[in-house]
Amino acid sequence: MSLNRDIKTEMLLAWYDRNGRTLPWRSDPTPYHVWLSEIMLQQTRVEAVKEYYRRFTEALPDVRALAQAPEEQYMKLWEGLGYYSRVRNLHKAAVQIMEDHGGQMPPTKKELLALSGIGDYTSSAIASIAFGERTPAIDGNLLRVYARMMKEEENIKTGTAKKKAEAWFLKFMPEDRPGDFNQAVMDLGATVCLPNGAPECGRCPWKEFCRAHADGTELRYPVIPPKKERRKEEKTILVLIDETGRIALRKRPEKGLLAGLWEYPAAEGKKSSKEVLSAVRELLGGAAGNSLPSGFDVLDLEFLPKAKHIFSHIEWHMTGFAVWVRKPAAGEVPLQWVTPQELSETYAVPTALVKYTEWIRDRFKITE
DNA sequence: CACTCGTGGGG
DNA sequence: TCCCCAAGAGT
Repeated sequence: MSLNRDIKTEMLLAWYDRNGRTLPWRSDPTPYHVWLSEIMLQQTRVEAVKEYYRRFTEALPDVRALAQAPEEQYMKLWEGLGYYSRVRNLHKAAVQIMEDHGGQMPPTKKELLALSGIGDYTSSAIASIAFGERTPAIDGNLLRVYARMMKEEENIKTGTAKKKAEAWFLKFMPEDRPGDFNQAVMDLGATVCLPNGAPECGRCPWKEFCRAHADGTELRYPVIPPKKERRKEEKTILVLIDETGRIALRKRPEKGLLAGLWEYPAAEGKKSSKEVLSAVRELLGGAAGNSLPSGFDVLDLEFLPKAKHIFSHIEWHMTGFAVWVRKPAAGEVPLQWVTPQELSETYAVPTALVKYTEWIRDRFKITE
């Protein structure tokens, strides 16, 4: 027992040994497992991650399998988890590890930082948890705990505030259990030092050292800047169905919102049923006149339910139509015509469109 | 540094 | 219903 340790370190680790959470990725913390879980957990709740983690590790159990996996597979495994660039970078980094590190995760923060999708937080998390490097993993939990402990008045999202938190935690971080220390503070933040006016200070191993708790000002920290407004976008979703019962999908651009995911073709703005015909014409690259592309015909039209989806910074307000068509012509916009079964098994479609995906599933009675 | 990039759960 | 956000990274 290092008598040199700060009392806070001892009390925190003792608390963690009794109260730390049992989590799937903690039972076998290989570098790959730690890496994958840290990426999934970025801006994402533990409960949401669990099932994704189980499926992902089952399908792609190691770095090599991930590096060799086709885009279609890893995107489908990530479907619904959000922030999809995470899985693209995860795959890119797996290839980097195969090529530059002989298939082994590099063991230092410095080397980890060079991999796609691994930033300041994640490099420290992997280095400390999987390799025992003494480096604080500064996430929202550590920042909140730090801000309350020290009554940090600065905007917690600034680089200087993060540097201060890092330096502060480093003083208490033990040589022998750096990974446990990081996870202990994370658990403390996630289960005791809660955001949104609900800290349970009575259960906190650090309450007697906390400056905010000393004068009852826990709720003033951390200091968070005001957030900006979301912009609203009107869209009309078109579920095109051909005479064989296939659905039209198009791939979203490789950059930007929902990059590379599949979606139902859509038109900007709120279209009336009358306007849908020209919208379909435009989507399929028909002439600017009244007629549809040659050989192309709209057989029937049906209203679909309205839907709203809220992203962090955008709101989609959607209306929709099912459009039965005959002999779809190849248009300027490349469309992929897929069966409902293929849609559900192979193509990654964002949750934002779930109302229309469910309509298709119900209409064609797809199970699972 | 400011902005982009998803989703689901809780108050 | 609305607003809070949860183990951030890239540009």
